[in-house]
Amino acid sequence: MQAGYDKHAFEPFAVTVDLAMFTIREAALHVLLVERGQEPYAGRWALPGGFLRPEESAERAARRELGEETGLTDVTGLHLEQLRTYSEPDRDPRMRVVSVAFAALLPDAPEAHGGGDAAQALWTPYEAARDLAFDHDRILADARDRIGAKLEYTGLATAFCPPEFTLGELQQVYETVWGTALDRPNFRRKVLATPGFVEAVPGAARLTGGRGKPAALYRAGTAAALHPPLLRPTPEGRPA
Amino acid sequence: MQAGYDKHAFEPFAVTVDLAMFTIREAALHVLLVERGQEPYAGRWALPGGFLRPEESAERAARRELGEETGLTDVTGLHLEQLRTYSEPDRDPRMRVVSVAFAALLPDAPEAHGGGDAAQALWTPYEAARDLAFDHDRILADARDRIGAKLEYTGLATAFCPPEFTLGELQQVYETVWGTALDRPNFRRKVLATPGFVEAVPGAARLTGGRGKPAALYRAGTAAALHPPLLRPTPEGRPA
DNA sequence: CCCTTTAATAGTCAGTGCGACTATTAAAGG
DNA sequence: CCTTTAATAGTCGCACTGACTATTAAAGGG
Repeated sequence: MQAGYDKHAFEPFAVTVDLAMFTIREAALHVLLVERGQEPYAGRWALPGGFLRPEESAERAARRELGEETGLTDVTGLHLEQLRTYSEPDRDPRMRVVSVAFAALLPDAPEAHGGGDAAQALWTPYEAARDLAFDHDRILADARDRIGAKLEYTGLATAFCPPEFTLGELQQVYETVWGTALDRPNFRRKVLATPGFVEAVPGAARLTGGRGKPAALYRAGTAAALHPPLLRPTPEGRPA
Repeated sequence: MQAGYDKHAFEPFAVTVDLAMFTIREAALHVLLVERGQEPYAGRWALPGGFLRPEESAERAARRELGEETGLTDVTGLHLEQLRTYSEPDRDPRMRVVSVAFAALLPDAPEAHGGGDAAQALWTPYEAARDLAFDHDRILADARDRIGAKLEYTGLATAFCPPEFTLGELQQVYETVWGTALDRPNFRRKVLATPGFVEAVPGAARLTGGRGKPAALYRAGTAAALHPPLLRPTPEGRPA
């Protein structure tokens, strides 16, 4: 609370933001990692992030970092959400650092570049992102869990897609994040029956990527929440 | 990130925790508020909270505050979850304060007392908790939204109930938080059909609170998530 | 050009979860 | 003993979903 801090001494803390930036490449979930140049954890990979500046909120700092690390000039449309805050006293060996973690979703993966102060930045398959610096393994796992869960009851999956996309691409997002195959006709029926999830691009625009029948294009809808939700198939052993 | 803070200057921040503590009293959702004694916002009501101490995490600080404000000697079993972090630069007129907000759920409401440094603490009906100090209106609204949403897909409702409870009491929790009436037989069918939500107390124990047929007692189950979820009736205009 | 391959789209069918009800049981209270 | 109150049991039909099969529209190779 604020009530009472007139009476107590309080410790100053360093406050940072850490970003788990996801994209889908070649049907695999990728995360942007940076290689640390200094101790501690020099040479280890870590999530990108940085200090909060005196006059910016954590959200603003996160979006600033998002632009710096991806090299994109316009990051206003990208999905960015606060995850939670990590404040264990020993999470940084040198000093007391409280970190506000964010998850960001990118449609396509602009090739990484060592923007900012990182030695290098690299899009890494999620499975290969292990043994990160600090508590970033934990943050990354939490971020992935959150994204996977939000696919069920929000239209978040469209944040992985370009402005216009096919239902096959959207399904690919679900299959990649959840790690399960989905029945195509059923997925299509469900998505189209959920109001506000996607809207058809009126011009009979079609995308030609490969061989088969060209697919219709859709845009992200306006609904924030999906009703009914698109539940993933039996997350546990039960028949559900 | 941590990568790079060797290169940049960084500002120290004050870090606090704020708690939205909920309980259900007389079929109404109540929040614990404290009255501020000092400026700013002297005399205004606020969420309880306090500064992070040098060697504690936000979670530990929140649980400590939970005990101090409620006066309970044992708060280990209570549901406490991190909500999100509020870091707008102007949220405190005097200095830069970053606050990690938590939501806590209590079974019954032990009468409030002015524990700690607050002038007084009072269980207040949610609807009457308006015009709070700082950005606490926003934090409180966010907390309520989160709790309402989590009732759908987790067994969180049992955190409002005593160790043994009737299905009527559990239904009361849903009806109070969601503000909608539920069909009793259907609620019963749904709860009992959801594995791990509740388990019957083996002894044919029955609770007699009033007139009608005595109700069987249940305990909270072990399942973290409900499959399938217990969706609230048409949160929007659609027939769902 | 035709025929195969590939992928999108359309349609079918049965099981089930759920909303809306009605009926029964077991207590309290006059 | 009869009424009231609340828990519990059971019924019915619709809507949603999983598992399939069928059709359409392109690319590519012979």
